[in-house]
Amino acid sequence: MARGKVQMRRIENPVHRQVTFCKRRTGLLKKARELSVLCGADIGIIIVSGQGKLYELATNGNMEGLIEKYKGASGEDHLNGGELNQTQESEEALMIKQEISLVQKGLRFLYGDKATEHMTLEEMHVLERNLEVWMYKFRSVKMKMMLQEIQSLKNKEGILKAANEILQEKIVEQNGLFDVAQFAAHQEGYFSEAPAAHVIPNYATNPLTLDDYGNFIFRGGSQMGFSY
Amino acid sequence: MARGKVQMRRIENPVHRQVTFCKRRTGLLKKARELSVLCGADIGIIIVSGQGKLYELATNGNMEGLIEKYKGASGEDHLNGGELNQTQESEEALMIKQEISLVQKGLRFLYGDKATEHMTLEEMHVLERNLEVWMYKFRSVKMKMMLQEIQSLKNKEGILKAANEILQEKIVEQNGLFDVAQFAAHQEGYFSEAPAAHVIPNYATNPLTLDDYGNFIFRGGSQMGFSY
DNA sequence: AACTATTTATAAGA
DNA sequence: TTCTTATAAATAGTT
Repeated sequence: MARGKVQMRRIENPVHRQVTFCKRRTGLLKKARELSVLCGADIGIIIVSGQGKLYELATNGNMEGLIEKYKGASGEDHLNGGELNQTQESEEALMIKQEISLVQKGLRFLYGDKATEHMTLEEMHVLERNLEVWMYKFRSVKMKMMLQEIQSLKNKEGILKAANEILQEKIVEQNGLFDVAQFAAHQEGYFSEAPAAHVIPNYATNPLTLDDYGNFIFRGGSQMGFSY
Repeated sequence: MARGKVQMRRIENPVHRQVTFCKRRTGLLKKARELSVLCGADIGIIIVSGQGKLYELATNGNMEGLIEKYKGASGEDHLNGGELNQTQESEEALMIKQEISLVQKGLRFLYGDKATEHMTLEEMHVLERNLEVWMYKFRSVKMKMMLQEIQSLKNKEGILKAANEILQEKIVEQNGLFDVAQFAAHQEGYFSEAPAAHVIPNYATNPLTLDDYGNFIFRGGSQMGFSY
């Protein structure tokens, strides 16, 4: 598309054809990546050159998944609207689960032992995108609403009563859940406004009573001043 | 590419995004057809829009054949089953992992089946703080550094050749982590771009299989344009 | 959907 | 392949 129009027919000169193939293949994949990023689409491309060489792109890093989705959608077509819907929903939940998994893997990789923890390049590509998406998600109105709902639910009578009953069952689990504070504390250097540190009590040895709930004092509630 | 450069990040305005999706999708498919004709290549494209709608192109009219060719060629090169050490994760990675677990539990509780999923009051308190910390964290320099480190590592030779088998071993541990999707689905009202309604499967009674992961599709990343 | 001002992609040449 | 550059195409913002 330059230095002259090109006729839309097979390029006879093999050298020209090869050069054009290389250039346009690059351009096509670039366009696909752009479309994916700009519009949040999943795109898979398979190119088989005239010589039988294979090139591919899967913007989500998973061509197999795309193919499965394609086959599922094209195979069932009009048979069952309801069930197809269910399948897609399941896939979306899976997708996000996978995002979380990859982020976790990334965390292990970055903050764990890089010598024994490995990530493929493609995983890093996907993780990179995931991190961006997550950053986005967690700045969003969604997150704010979630926070508000949690704060609201905390005050509901049923929750207060249920909490105590359930507490015992959760003790083991709870013991593994704590110390975001510690993390935050370690991050102070990066922040001008670090959240206050918290020490989560060990409820395995000191179960809460209902009265404890009444005495609970929430000490943070810092407003973060998000802009939407 | 006209009337102003476009930033390579997800288009926030849903109307703009939809219009761009339509235009660029058309353009992409045109480019693919041209490449195919000019250079005698076989090209298959699968596009899944953000709303889950499927678009496809198979220049030879036979997507199935192309997929078979792809699978035949790509299936050969992964036979390695490396033994990997159980990494002792750093405290920090563990903490973040725990945070994620609790947030996920919160999501299940808030947007899943409240009758079967329970949270103690204390868990809610912790979750509340976690959410705040997360919101804070994900806007932070820390996250930016993480992103930068990943971007940097991606380019290093050792990383380029890094192993990819760890994912499989991690899957079991990932089976308990899911359902941000559920949350997102229920938040539609807050967005101008409402995803379709979802029914989230119950993974407690229907645990995910390894194959499920193969169906994973990550939809769309975006540069968020953070300001610090 | 059209219309264009601009940005991109790229054909040809080196 | 890669670079350069003139030009064709694609397309973002607007109507």
